Amino acid sequence: VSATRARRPRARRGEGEHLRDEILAAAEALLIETGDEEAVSIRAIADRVGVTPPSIYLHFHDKTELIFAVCEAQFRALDRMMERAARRTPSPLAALCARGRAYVRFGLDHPEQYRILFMGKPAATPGTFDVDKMRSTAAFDHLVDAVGECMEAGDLPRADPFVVAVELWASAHGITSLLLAKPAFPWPPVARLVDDLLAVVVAGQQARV
Amino acid sequence: VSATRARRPRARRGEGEHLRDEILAAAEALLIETGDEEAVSIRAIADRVGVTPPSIYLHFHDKTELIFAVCEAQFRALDRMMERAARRTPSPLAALCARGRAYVRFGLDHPEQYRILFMGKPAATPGTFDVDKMRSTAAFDHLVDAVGECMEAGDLPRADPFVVAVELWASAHGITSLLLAKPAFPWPPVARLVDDLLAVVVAGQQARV
DNA sequence: TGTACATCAGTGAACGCGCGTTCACTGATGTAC
DNA sequence: TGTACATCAGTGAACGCGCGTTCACTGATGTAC
Repeated sequence: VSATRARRPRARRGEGEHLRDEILAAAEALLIETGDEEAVSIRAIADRVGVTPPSIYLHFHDKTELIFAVCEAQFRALDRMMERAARRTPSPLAALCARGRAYVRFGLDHPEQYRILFMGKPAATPGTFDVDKMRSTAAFDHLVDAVGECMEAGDLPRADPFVVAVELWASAHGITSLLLAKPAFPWPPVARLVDDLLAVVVAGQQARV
Repeated sequence: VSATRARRPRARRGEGEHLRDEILAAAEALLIETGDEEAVSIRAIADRVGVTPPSIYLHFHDKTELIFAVCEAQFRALDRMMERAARRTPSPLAALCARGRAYVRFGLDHPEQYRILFMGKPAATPGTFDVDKMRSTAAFDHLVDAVGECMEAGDLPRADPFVVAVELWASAHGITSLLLAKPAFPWPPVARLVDDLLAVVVAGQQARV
């Protein structure tokens, strides 16, 4: 895969933190280009940056911490895409569907990032990262809020917005992750399928009480 | 993990094929006990069986082929569980829901098996295994049939059963795989959640035309 | 203005590990004569 | 009934690989005096 990269010039005094960002960028680039989480090794990242492996440890305690930093960035990217999609929609319900489509699109456009965010092992997380960060990086909380707005606007029947949000998430995640996991399956046309599934779930919620 | 196992006595002449089954059983046992696909290595399997690593290659061309054999067995197990659940149900619609619940239960009861079947990488498959075997091992085809029966019984509006089956699969897979991938998330009570989601999707389908 | 020195941003070499796989082999076992 | 022999079911040792991580170090750079 990798011929050794050009040696990176040493940072000036006080600018050591620059390397941290370069490491994160290299890790993400490797993930995207190789499409393979396994290819993102300490050595490959270091080589990509133009630096030796031990220098990674000047900025990250171990590999887990590094990968988590990458995930954080991806969670933020996902949230941004969903929020952007939700803007300039005519109604709360339209915003909700726009979020759902944006979520699926994020997964299909960034398959490896999606895999590490949502399809990997529970992850030997540093501390209680998982819940806290995932909720506080907000994509899910924004979804809960969006569901709540639909209920207030009368677009959805009143219920626990948290539970409804989980069900929407499960549906969007289900179709996204199956498409990624089984690309050889004879899927019906994807765009139609996704819209249809989201519509079905929304209709099912509306039919509820 | 593993202290070396007792040496397995050599099979009698003509009974060499016995080892093949023992290898598959050991691989599955390792998967279940360790709960970690990575722990299922050629060496670990051989040790478990009580045999040296090269003897694996008397029965499998390479590791991929072995893992696929394990997957096949799991697909059959999943199909069996769903079909059993579908029997003795009062209506086609009840059978459909029973299948859905059985699917989710299979995933939650056999997390590592579920992971290798539905959450892994598309897999460097030997040949076109993926589509052919997955469909022919029948779990999905049975689902399509079940959807068709619901339509004929008038429990679901007429539509393309294949597409509806895909949507049901996506929903069931969505909740199953999220539960496995994010065990630390503050899920609402699982049994209720699953039933509710399946009911929502069915209601959404019924609300369709 | 010049120089000793602490600090910062890394390097080079090595550690031990487990992995999939190959190769030449061995020794028990059933069969043919 | 006895024995040579082919075959079958494995073994033992090694291959090369890439991995995360540690350790003692170096050399440029800014600062204090």
